[in-house]
Amino acid sequence: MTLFSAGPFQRRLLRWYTAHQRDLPWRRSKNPYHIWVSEVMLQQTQVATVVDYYRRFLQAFPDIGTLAVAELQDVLKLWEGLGYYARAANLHKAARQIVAGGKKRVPRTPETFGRLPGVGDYINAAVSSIAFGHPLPVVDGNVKRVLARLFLLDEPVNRPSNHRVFLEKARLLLAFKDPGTFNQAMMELGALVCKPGRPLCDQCPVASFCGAHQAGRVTDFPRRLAARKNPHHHLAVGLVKKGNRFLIVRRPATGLLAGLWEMPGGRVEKPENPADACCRAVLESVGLTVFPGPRLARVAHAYTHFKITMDLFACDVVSGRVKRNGYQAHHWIRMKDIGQYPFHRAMHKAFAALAGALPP
DNA sequence: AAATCGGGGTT
DNA sequence: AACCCAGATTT
Repeated sequence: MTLFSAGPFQRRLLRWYTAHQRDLPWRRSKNPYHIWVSEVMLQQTQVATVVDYYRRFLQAFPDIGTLAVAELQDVLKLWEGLGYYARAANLHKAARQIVAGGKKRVPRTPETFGRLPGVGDYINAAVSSIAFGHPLPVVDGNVKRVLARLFLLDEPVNRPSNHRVFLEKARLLLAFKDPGTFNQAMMELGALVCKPGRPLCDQCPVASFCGAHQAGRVTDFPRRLAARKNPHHHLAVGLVKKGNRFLIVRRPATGLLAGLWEMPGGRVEKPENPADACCRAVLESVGLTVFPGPRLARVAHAYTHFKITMDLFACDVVSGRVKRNGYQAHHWIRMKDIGQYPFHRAMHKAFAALAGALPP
């Protein structure tokens, strides 16, 4: 391939970015903490999804000190529905580490910032370049796609060992004068023009530099390894009532949906019927012997690596008192209290089904 | 190096 | 349905 000239590429890209960039709330701020929060929320999450969460989060936690003294429950409540809840826990933990070290601001050097929980190579490069001007290239999903097309890179983008290939190309292109703006321009190009399905090459400011475009092979890139099929799981959970209250439990601090609340339950094992599975799972997880009532709801939900069907059964307590196994906490609450707790999406679907089945 | 970790939008 | 998204951490 001919020698790639970074200067003209950068000028074309940056001129396009100046004219076409979206007006996003975090681009109106120079506060490093704001930039940081936005980058964490934007991890594997589209811009349109993040905007409202970003505003609400910064209204509640306007600075690192405020976040550090907050309860994790309250941080998770503001993260509710956004997914990848370890991001919230790590951000919260990082804020506490900064305050515990006698500071109240984002570390200005990549070496220090990069040691905080939840700060990997991408977020370190993004915050360090955008907020502090450090010349570190960012490589996210958008940038990988742009680079694969620009340089006809055959390496599958979803193979971890190929990451360094993309990082080296990004480093070659990086504009040292204003690396933060350049990095954002590369990502914006991927999001608005160099899109996965139908790239808008006729609107692309750097099409004349693009190997895939010149070769008429834009849709051949990026290459990717085939994903394997997702398994399906059947879950059964109980609406366990005591008077006018029902039981909710808080999931463990690590793993799937860490720290979120739900109704107790578990997997439906092979020969089992869902109602029996519900009773068994309630007994195993909270120590209550319950008798199954009617099925109140059936919810379908998809996670990244599996799908679930979740059945919700009314349950009457026969005997026992709560003895938790695995869960962090339990509360007996009324339906009007559910807004006080962070629940995962499948649980919200169940609540919605209940509201529809039992109109007021 | 692969698996895990959400949820929603797009095609 | 499969793919994709301003990835990080654990195994």
